[in-house]
Amino acid sequence: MASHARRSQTVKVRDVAREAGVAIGTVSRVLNDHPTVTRELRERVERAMAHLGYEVDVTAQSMRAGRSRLVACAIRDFDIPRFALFIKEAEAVLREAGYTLLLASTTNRPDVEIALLSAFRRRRVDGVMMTLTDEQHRDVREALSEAPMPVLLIDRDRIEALDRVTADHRQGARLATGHLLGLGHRRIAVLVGDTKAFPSRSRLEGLREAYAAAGVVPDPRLLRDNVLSSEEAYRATASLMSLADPPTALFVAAMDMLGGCLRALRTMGIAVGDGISVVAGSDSDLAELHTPPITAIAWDLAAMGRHAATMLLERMRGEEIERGRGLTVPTELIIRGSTRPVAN
Amino acid sequence: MASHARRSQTVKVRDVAREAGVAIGTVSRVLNDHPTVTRELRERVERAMAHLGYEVDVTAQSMRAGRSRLVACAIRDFDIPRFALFIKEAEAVLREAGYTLLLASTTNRPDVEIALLSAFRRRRVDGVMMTLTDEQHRDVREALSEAPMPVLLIDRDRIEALDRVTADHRQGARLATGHLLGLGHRRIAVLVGDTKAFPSRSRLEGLREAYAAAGVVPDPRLLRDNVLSSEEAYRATASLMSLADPPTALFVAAMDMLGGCLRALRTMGIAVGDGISVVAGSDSDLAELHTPPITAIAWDLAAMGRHAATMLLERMRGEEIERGRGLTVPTELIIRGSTRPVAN
DNA sequence: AGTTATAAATGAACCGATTCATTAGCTCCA
DNA sequence: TGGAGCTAATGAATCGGTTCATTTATAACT
Repeated sequence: MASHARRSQTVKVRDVAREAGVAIGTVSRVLNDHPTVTRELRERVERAMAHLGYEVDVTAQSMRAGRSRLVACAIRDFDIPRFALFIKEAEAVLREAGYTLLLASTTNRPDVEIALLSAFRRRRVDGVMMTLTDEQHRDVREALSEAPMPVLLIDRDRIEALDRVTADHRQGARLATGHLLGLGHRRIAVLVGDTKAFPSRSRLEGLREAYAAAGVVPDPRLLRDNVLSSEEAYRATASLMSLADPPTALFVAAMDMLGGCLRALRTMGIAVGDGISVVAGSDSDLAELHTPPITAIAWDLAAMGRHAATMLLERMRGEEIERGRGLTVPTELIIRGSTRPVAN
Repeated sequence: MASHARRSQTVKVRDVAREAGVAIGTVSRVLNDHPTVTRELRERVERAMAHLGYEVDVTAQSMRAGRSRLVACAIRDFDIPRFALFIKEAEAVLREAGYTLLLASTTNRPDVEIALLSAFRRRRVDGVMMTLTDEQHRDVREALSEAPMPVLLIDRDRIEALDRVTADHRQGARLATGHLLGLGHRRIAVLVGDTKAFPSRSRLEGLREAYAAAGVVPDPRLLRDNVLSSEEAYRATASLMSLADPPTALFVAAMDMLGGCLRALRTMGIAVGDGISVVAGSDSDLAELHTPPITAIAWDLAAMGRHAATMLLERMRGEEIERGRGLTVPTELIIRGSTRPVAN
């Protein structure tokens, strides 16, 4: 059967060197595209490699060279709609540059984030892109500052001199809130996610700015924060709509809670558009194809992924670039049928 | 600045050994829970490790031990709705067992699949779970048979003696088709994905079985296969609905094409339920919350991910288990408002 | 021709763990 | 008391590459 014998007679640089009649170091230089190797010798070595079916052992390379050609990405959860676009594009850019993507989920727990950073260090990961549950968490910040490899923050606040890519959630929330206020809504319910993290905080800022600009004072009882899952969104929506004086509009200001809200509205027999105006904090097939289609904040997650990977690669190359660069992708409001002028 | 110095004074087994006053080999045995080490010494070594802040270098471990504690997962595309559930659960199981997940997308190209297998080999990846674009592809099959580590197929046909986890797409398609036929539909349009791969083939089988059971002969012009993206689904739907004798039902028999179909129907002003009955090949928020809600085939992707990881772990442990195990998760049909008796 | 400068190739040492043949230390018993 | 039988600890060799000080070959110049 010989099931999974590995050790046995795999071809090594030594064998290639012997076959090509050159020194081991020369084979290595060919592998690494060193300039000081003549074309003739390079070809002879390459022929020997092809002939013997040589495959370089990345582990051994990492061992000596100190770099693993691994880049890690750690986010709260994989199944956030459209976030896959970020990962997909980042992976493509990284693969193009010869790196492999390592994926992990933090499940929104700082201790897991710390453990992951340590695991990445032990693996000699060359670069990390990640979200954080709580930018202020002391131990996480300490772990970040002790990380021997560059770390890029995904949609998080500035920390020390780390690079970051973000979406302009403040702008998005301001547009969305302004739109609802413009339609005459005054009782606007808002669901936001974890306020310990940048996106929710920015959205709240945008919200306040829009209120201030309109000279309207929001009702704090209509704000539900730290809503983290579709299930919690369901419960929050149900409780909001059961208030004696229920909201006329609902702003679902997070990436993955729209389903829960719509389910609650449906259960309660409240019609989107007619009974309540709804804005989604991120666009999706669901928002677009709902009846009526749902007004949503949109931004280019694929571009974010590309930029994140590109910036991280630059940093990993150790180029002389200023530290703590930030890149923000703009957000826009796509107005659809779910938002209408307030009744009467 | 000392930006990312790594080399400098990291703690090694050597240092721990000196600090604890033991041999290097003893430190290694403590690290690996070897039974032949006294409690007293173990504690002394552990104290030294804690004191020095020692972290084992996984690369060096892989170098010598031959295993990397990496498991790779390669699928067509990350942004298939709900597929994230598979990955999420698999990663959780693997992490629990001390493995790290490596992620890559094949973009549905056999040459990429072959390149990935080679990359995994070079990294000494301990196990692989993947889909295949074309189970019959000669070079891919050769690459699979030459893989030195166990490979588990995700939702693919039996190949050699590889383990596999699948969903019972045949059953799902049979239920869906039977349901439509039972409602009186005779002109049922079907969109399936890549027929070179197991899921589409099984769905077509289930389809044929349902037709045969009902004694009905399908119109081959209503079948569109190798529809791979939302955009192609849009075009296929538009073309089908433009036929002189358009279908009365549409079975979207794939994981990620529902959005495209619904977009086409909306553009053409065709009402789901009234104008055409629709069945989705996989369930989603979109299917559930659409108006009307869309009848869908559902199965437990999270369970699939768990099983895949568990089976692969067993195989990696080299346990004496029969080769070529297969696990199939059942599918069910969730009947909703989008499927109605055929008009007149 | 002789000297120097330059370019190309060599191969031993090294990266940081694990492994295993060997040694040290004990216990037990004739 | 001495030897057999064990268990626990030791540390040199090893994994498969890369690196760099050194050697060798070639070109350039006086």
